[in-house]
Amino acid sequence: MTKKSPSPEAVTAWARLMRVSRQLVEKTEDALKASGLPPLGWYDVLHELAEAGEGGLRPFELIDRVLLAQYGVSRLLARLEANGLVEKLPVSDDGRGQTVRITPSGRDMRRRIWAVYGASIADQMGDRLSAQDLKTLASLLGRLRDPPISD
Amino acid sequence: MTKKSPSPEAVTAWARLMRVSRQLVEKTEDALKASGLPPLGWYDVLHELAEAGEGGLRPFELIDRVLLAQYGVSRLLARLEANGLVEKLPVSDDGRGQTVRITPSGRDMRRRIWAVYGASIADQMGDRLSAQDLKTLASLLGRLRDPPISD
DNA sequence: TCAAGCTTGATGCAATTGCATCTATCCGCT
DNA sequence: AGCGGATAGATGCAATTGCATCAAGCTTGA
Repeated sequence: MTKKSPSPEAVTAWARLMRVSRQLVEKTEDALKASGLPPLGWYDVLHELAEAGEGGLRPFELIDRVLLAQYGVSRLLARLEANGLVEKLPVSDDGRGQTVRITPSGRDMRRRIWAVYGASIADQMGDRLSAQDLKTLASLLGRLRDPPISD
Repeated sequence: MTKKSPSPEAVTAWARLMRVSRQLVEKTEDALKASGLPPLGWYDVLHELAEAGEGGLRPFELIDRVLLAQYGVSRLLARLEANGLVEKLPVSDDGRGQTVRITPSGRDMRRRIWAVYGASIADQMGDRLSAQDLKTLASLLGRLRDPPISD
């Protein structure tokens, strides 16, 4: 069983992807810290819960959406709850489960994070690539996703 | 002072970039773990040191190359040294510093990691995009880098 | 019905990361 | 020479993450 070797083009693209994504995240996290706001992971969850509306979400539904391990979700939700940003409700038809819902304070926090996060995205992506290039980039990345997105 | 808002195209591209990069890393880390190999970060350092040759590198030179904080480099090098993959040499003209050099065992480990890492890159990038698309992707990502790379 | 196995979510413990600070050395200046 | 500040690297402590496992509730099939 012989191992595959990547093409030089694949290696270059990979290296850039790794470096760029880490740089973008780091700058954004720095901006959040500088504003006294919580890390990006909090935003992801608050965003999903805000989109989900009053019905909320089950923790296991968050696992794939925010790409965290089960214990990661469990602990992140505990932190959010401790900060009053989400609330956990028992769910009637499954005694094991719970439904997690964003609170008004959580919505507010989401907005405040977005003010910084959105600006960071604009700075780091919007200002550097044209709308057309951004679409091309998104499309190429979509084909790397699992499952791939063709647009 | 009004905060900038990102364009929808920028947000989509950002979201894809975040998700894809995390997915790719996670799959690769899983593959390494499955082979009983150390994490990606070890490869990065071993790779830089291998490229640097016999002269080795100073720890502070690794900071920018592998995008780790100073204490991150310090501790990662300690782990690598504890595993006999690198060696630290005092440097003559600066009593504070040290030179870090990869050992034969380190080179070997690098090769073994690459067997898995390279296959993962081939699987996840090479097999999904054409050489032309990979070049386009690398070029677009290069413009997001700091400092940007125009090719 | 009820045991075996699966799913949901939490948690003890170890490893890693982040932050702040420390030590040691070096450099520039007076 | 010697003081003040900068630089190289390490480290104590707290927070986070990863791994393994647990408890509780559900579901299936004999």
